[in-house]
Amino acid sequence: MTAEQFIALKASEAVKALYGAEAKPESLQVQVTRKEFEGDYTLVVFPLLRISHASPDATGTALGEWLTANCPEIAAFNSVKGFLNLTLSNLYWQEVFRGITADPQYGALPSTGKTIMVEFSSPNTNKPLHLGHIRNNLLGSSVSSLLAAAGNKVIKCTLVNDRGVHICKSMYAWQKKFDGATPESTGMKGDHLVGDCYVAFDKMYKQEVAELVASGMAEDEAKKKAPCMQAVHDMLVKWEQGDEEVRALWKKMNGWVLSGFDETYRELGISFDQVYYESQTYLLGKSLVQKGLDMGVFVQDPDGSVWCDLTADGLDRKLLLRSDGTSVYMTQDLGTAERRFEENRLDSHIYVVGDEQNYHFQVLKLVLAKLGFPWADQIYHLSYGMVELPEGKMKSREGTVVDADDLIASMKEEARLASEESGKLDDVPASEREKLYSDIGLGALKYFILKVDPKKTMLFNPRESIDFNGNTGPFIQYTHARIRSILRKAGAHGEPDWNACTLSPKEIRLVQLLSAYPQKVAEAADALSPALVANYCYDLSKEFNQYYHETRILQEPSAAVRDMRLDLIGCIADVLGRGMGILGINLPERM
RNA sequence: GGUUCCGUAGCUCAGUUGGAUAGAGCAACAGCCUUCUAAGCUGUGGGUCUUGGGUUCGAAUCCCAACGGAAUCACCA
Repeated sequence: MTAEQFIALKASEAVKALYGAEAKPESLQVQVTRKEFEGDYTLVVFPLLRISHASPDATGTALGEWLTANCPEIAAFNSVKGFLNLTLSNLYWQEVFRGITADPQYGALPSTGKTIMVEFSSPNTNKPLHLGHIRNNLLGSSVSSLLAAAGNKVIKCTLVNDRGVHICKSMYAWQKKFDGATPESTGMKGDHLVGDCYVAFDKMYKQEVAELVASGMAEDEAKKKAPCMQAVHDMLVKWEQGDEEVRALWKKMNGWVLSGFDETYRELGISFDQVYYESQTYLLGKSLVQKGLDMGVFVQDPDGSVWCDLTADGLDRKLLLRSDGTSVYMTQDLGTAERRFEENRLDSHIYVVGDEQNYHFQVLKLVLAKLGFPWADQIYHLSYGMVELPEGKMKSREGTVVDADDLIASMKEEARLASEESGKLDDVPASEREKLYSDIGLGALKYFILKVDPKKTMLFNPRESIDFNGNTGPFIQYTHARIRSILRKAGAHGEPDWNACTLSPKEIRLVQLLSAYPQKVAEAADALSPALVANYCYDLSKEFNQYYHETRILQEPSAAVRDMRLDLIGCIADVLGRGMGILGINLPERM
């Protein structure tokens, strides 16, 4: 039982004793007392006035007097303008604290017995990952950890878009312009090489269109008739027919890209339990279209195309099968969803996809519901906002895309510069230092991205965003390193002697924050928002740093008090480790 | 035009079942290292929570409208 629940329960008893009325504990409002008032928790008494038929202050005072008289855990109260501030006894907080330290798994919630699949990343294989993908990957990965911490079995998966016009464009340009270049021959990361091919295609294409327009062709027609575009479409047809040459090139270039992605994923600390390839799943879903037709929930037009009419749901008609019988994106998504739910016995499926696809997922859910799948409403689109630059949206054409690998490298470099300037790592072996630069640089990047509410569009300023001070990942990492340093110096210590020490107000505040951690994880999992965990870790770190500056720990003369403080800060370090672990951020022992 | 989302300090962001005088960081200014890590701490200044109505003891939070911004509404993925 949390302290809030405890107080609500007791307050409910007080209402019954004083006024003879039932007030359900869960209907009572208990919140952490604002810092400018005396007390730990506050009961909002306004809703009780219709029961008490007395003024807010009189009601608060009456309840406060009853609670302090009848509950040994409640030590003091003050009633201010309808807010009853309650102070819990030192003994109560000591017991809360001991409960936390006694639990080696503190913060891991009991199993829900549910299996949840999280799909994220799902890149196209024609160019390297950029900042937008980083937000997707970090969100997907941390939401997975978050759901696991909240007691769910989580399956992380990704759907690699390895097939289609986009990759054919890179393939064509490679054939025409790259003279057999390979990652080995150029020393380039495979995804970057293929990305260059894609850019080269775009250039080639624009030039051809311009030439056709100059020779008098209409622009729309020129875009279709450009020789390189025709060649790409031929290539796609050949791919679908299984043409050996095209398939071999496709396989080779996809291989380059995927090994490049693997490297980026490794840097980011991201992994998947299941990897799907569009080339293997793009035909799924066709049988569902037939099923829908049989059920009468889809309609077939005279030209053979199949549609789902969603106008009754406030949406439009949605195409599910082209007139030539080939499938569209939606068809595939219907099929993969069905397969995943069946094969994995999922209770829920979360898609981490940008908010530009809100409509698509709205439709997906509706169509699945029309097909009669009971799990249709267990599909959740974790829709996140775009990452923008000070100049606005990232545009590959204008070269303003922030490349993932470049960004990671520059974050590490900044971490190295900051560390060298401080000189604190000078006695750390070079091999370990590299790991620290990586932890700190990535800590800054991950925290920067994850501290923001997923659904909001966020801004990334390349100069200002790489900051290691204030509300940042390195600030929390630093706090942890500071605690670990004290613990190292303290060496082994015994159990605190609670008969010989009490908790100071600041220590109580820290225990109170620590005690809120499991609830915070539950809330964050419920909201699918790692940002809540990030901000919690920041609050805890800030609180600790204030405590650190006003309290001696190692020099404390009383052994009992010193042992208690060491336990307390050790507990803070552990909870920070768990919270930041959910965000995929390592906390170093020193920095 | 329809749908969805967003609008909080100069900038970036918290503020989640409606609660007290709306909070942090950055930037600016002023302090604190012979004392457990100064990537830290303390202080000062900075607000019509886009605007206008409504609901109520109480609204940044809920409802309606307007304004501003974003995304989307393909036989693309």
